Amino acid sequence: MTPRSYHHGDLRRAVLDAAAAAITEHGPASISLRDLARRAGVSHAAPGHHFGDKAGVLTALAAEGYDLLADALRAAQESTGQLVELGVAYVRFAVEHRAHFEVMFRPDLYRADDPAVVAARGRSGDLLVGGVGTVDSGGADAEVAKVAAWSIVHGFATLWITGALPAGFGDDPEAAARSVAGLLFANEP
Amino acid sequence: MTPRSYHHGDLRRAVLDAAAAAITEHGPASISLRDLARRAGVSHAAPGHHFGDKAGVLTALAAEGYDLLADALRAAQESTGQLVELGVAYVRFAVEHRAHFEVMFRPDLYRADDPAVVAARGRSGDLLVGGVGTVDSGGADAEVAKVAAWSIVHGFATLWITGALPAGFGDDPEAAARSVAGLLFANEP
DNA sequence: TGTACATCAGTGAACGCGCGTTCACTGATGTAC
DNA sequence: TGTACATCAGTGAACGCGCGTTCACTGATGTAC
Repeated sequence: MTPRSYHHGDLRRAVLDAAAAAITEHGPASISLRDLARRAGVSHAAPGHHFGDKAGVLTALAAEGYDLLADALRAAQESTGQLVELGVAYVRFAVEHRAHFEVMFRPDLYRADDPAVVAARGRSGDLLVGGVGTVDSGGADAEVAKVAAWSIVHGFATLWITGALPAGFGDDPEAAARSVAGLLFANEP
Repeated sequence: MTPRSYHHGDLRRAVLDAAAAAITEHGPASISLRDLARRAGVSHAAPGHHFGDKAGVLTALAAEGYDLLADALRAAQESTGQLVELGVAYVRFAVEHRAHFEVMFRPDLYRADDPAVVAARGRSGDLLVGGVGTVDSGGADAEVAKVAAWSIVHGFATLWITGALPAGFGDDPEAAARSVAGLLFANEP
């Protein structure tokens, strides 16, 4: 990317990166196209050229987030196959891609029925549910077991990200998530 | 409250109610004092008279939320004493007071070190942790057990509120929460 | 290899809007005597 | 019981700001011949 050429090179990518940075700082609801343009070093009307409006940026970010999550879950499944590690991968994704994660679960801020979003969300959902589906939950409803597993890792990730957990809980989210998720999945391989 | 008198009667209460309604509709990040004034049927500068700025409104709402949560947890503890019901009460609070719940866990939007917030958060935290603390977690670290319990109910509440759960999961959040939390607390009285 | 031209990406001025904040004001309430 | 006055709650006009959107434009790129 040669600096200061008239054509940016990859403004779409730059705007998405700027959006992730802005969301990490101020949350997903208060971003503005003009601010993203400023961060990308481009005139204020340029982002609108690629995304149309704010919801367009957040829609692209949500789709990218579900793709990244699906990749992370697949990698965890293929490398260890352990249910706990699938949960740890979920938490790691939330912490490392906090901006994407926050957008994904605020469907009022983007077009949740966008085809790219729907496809990527389906991919990650199948991987999450597929992992839990292989488990014998001791007679409990399989659907309940899936939601319980999702709830505990999602709740832990959310509490960690918002800084709500007790101060003495350490600074390694993956290790902490492994302990916490281990309590629910204790009787699993 | 006599309508259209010069003095409102309880504008502070009216603004907080308006804020809860606005947040339920549009989320906590995009409320404006002028909109709250409009909803309360009062001139646009009036809310500033009581709360100073937007963060003042959200700070009051967060304090009120932690108070309501503490009341709900105490009632559950006193009526049944079962850990699962403490979790169900947490979920019920989140669903019934969705606006308060959303604000409470966005500490970047309000003054989290406000004395009223700190006191109320302490009260509800003690009740939550106290309930879990009475439980024998089968040799697991007690701190981990507490966070696991908090995570599963917090995660379930969040997923329910954002509409992320599978469509076939029913429409009774309390019953669903009872099943889900029961899976973690299965071996408890 | 060179020229002409179409297409595309980004610019910058302009507009109207809702916002927060300030400030002199006015109507209502309560208290002293 | 009545009057005077201080205090408080809410008003409405004014301001400057950042925003999204529009639009005629210009610089860069690619393609036809």
